[in-house]
Amino acid sequence: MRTRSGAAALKARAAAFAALGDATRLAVLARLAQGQPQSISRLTAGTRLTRQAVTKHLRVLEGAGVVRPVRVGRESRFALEPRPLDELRDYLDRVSRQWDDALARLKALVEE
Amino acid sequence: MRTRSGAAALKARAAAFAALGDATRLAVLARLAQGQPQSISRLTAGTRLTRQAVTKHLRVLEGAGVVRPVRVGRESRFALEPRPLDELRDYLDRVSRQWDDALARLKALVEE
DNA sequence: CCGACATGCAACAAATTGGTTGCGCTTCAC
DNA sequence: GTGAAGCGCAACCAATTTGTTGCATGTCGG
Repeated sequence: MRTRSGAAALKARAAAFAALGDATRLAVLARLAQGQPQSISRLTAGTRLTRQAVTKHLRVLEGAGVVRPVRVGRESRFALEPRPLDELRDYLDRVSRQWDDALARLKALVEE
Repeated sequence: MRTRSGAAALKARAAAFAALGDATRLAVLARLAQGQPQSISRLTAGTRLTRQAVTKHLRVLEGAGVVRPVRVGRESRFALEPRPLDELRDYLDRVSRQWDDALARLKALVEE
């Protein structure tokens, strides 16, 4: 199987997209993309939310595999995991490309 | 402004991702990527949902600008709108690239 | 004009989401 | 070893999402 385009893969992708479908989580992601893993408290500073709220968001991101926790003493730092993002990017690319190809075929039909 | 990286842009992007964050909507999108705009009834056939449910999903996709309705007689056909998808793809690409660059800088620091 | 098909609109129910507060456990620094 | 910092867990709440059903409206074919 190339990437297993079954219903399971669909649900996984949907979950990944859903994880990105929240402004707070996108903001967290942007901070983590800076390179250094950051603790929950650190990530909470700068938002108007509670630490618990941020924690929940991080769990969602972790569930989608977009982020990975590393325990360091009493704090758990989260690091970005770019693989799933790349997969989503490729998926969007495939959809876009499929659309373009379909249009091109239609055009060819009309012009022939 | 390049792409206006403000809080408004963040919310818009989050909304777009959220629109893709559902298996049913991804399935609909896949069918629309085939090229031909399709009516609601047509899109409903093949799912186990009601026409109303599918309609709601289409409204969500339309709200994100990912899909556009065209009225044809008594039916309204929906066509894929690839622009927002491309925007999301580019965004994911930027995040991934930022991450890679950050890691490269860290590596350079260590090796120097 | 009539019947069937395709939608739209509204009300409702159940599940999920995003957020809070309170409390208890570990870990660090002094 | 004590106090503060950092987390995790659980209960609870309001809002949103996802889906349903019922009914009204517009449109096509004969």
